[in-house]
Amino acid sequence: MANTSSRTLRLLSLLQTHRYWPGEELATRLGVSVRTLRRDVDRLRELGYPVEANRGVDGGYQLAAGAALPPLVVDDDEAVAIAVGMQAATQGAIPGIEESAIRALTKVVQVMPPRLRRQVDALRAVTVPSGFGQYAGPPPLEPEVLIVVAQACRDSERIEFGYTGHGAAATERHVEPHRLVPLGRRWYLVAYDLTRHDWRTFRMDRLTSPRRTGARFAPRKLPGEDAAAFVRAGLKERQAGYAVEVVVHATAEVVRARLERWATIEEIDAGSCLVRMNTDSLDWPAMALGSIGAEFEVRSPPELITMLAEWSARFGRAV
Amino acid sequence: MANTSSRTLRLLSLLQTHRYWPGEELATRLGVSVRTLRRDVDRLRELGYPVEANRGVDGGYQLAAGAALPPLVVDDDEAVAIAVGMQAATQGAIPGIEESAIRALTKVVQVMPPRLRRQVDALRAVTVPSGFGQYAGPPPLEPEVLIVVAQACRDSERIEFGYTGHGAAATERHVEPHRLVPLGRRWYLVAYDLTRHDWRTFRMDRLTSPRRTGARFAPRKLPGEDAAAFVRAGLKERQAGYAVEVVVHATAEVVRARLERWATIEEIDAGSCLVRMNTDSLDWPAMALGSIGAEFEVRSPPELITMLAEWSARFGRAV
DNA sequence: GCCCTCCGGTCAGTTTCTGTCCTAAATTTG
DNA sequence: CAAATTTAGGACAGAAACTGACCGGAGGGC
Repeated sequence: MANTSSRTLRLLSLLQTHRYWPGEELATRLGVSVRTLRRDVDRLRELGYPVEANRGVDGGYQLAAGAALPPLVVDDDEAVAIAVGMQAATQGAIPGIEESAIRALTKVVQVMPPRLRRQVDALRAVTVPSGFGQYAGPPPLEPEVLIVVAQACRDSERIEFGYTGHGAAATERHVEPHRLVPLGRRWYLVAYDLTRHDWRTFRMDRLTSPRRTGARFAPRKLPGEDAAAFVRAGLKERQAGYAVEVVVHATAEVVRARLERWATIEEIDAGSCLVRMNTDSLDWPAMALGSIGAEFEVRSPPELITMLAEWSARFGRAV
Repeated sequence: MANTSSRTLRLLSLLQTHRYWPGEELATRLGVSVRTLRRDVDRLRELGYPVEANRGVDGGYQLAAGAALPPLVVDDDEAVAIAVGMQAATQGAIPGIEESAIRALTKVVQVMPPRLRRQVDALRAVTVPSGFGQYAGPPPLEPEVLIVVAQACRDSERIEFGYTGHGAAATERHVEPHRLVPLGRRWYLVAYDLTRHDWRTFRMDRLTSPRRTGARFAPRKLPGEDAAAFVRAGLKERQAGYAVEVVVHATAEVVRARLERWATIEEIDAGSCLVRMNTDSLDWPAMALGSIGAEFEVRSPPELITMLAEWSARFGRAV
């Protein structure tokens, strides 16, 4: 405990939790002389962490932004927040960061004491998943499943799991996991199937109770170039999804203010514009159209027309 | 660079990025003998980080979950993911973790190199905010504002900002920030106003361009017990919000499957149930009711009835 | 039973660390 | 402008540690 490296770590932690510290206080907290504290600060600086110092009255030390990221010293609550947030992110709440999020998530979860994992589980139960419309979109994925598989990928460890293929019966698989690929709003696992002796793509939401076997393997080379390309190539079933096209009788400006983030909007004339969006679920285009508060006509898909007619009738009966 | 503590940190980092390492490889990477590596591992264990070791063929070291959280060694992408995720979390995407999220966020942002901050900003632009219906709910809050104020709270640093009170003119404030309180779906700042010489509560979404003055202060004691209580007491304007109550003619089971997470469902009889939810925006109850696909009657609020009638008419004309 | 890997003791030489001086430099305050 | 405060950093000596080399042991997998 009286170690130098431990102290350096504690110093880093102090600098992260409270930005500004006078030298004397830091020295007292760490139980060393001020001179040694200065040396510790020097050490941190040599390691690339930019500790800034102010002289004079009310001087002190603070950690600035540097070229490299220092290790994050987080407390329990913060770790839970990160874990829960990263779980949400892997579910597509924030497009584009799914992969980084799953890596961060495995790191946090790996070192998390059990009591914190329980907190995370408890919080997950009350969490609003990603966007709305999610529940009608892809089936929600157990974060637990994702984490186990991600860890196995990272550590080159064989896993077994149950898999229910497209309309097929449930089978038991034994594979060497290679990469996890987020595509569209789904996760896919690229793995070498040890029973079929070939590379396969598995949809993560069809995969149940993965178990780590503890057996490690030397990673094979994937035949294609890229795991993502491999998944795309193997995707026979096209993304279902709907391409929605609607003419809204309102100025493009008004429509943009509401839908800019979720749809592309083209102005037709001063009083109307064309709204396009791609979506798995028709529920939220309906909601979007309702909430704009303007007249509109649906160009496609026909399913949306049917659905709106049905909603209209039902809403009419309800009020 | 050849330091012991630096090496210990690097070892910790290695153990976090790739779970399983043979001792020899670790030793080579760290540039020390195997014996010294073993001593380093011992050091980590003494610091409370449980490094497990496997003997025999294919043996190696791995980091397990322990009692304490080790410093998280994250790479650039992961840091960006954490920052973006925590920003979303502070906006109420995941109820209950706002405060921890803002603390984690300030920690990450504080040490983040500028190039990564730019990435975070770029990602924020394309981010779908928290839940849908958000855009009709509370005005979105600039994460930048939240971060600046949170840092100032943490570091006991005076700030200045513009504030547009409830129906009042814009004023310039100079305060000693005390605490940030998430309440409902909004953030409030409890601070000592240096012009008015009294404690005040500020709604964060009405606060513009906060500037850190660099002047630190000795924290005063808040008169009441709790910052959260102080905010609640000062809240004259009640949360607008709607309490939605709807009878749905479907089995409770079916409705639960769809709405369990966002609403409370009470069974009335075998064929109908009562759905309650609280929301700022009526759009998404409408969408939820539409997507269930069952008949229903609205009990309250009257605004929902009006809105549904209007939607019904408009949908009818559209198809 | 054999091989591979981690485990930990001992020892000597070297390095580093620490506290106590000291002076210098920067910055705020009066 | 001077005083006070606070970081910066050199010198030094003693204590503490770290390191590599060597060793026999122990546990796991084939």
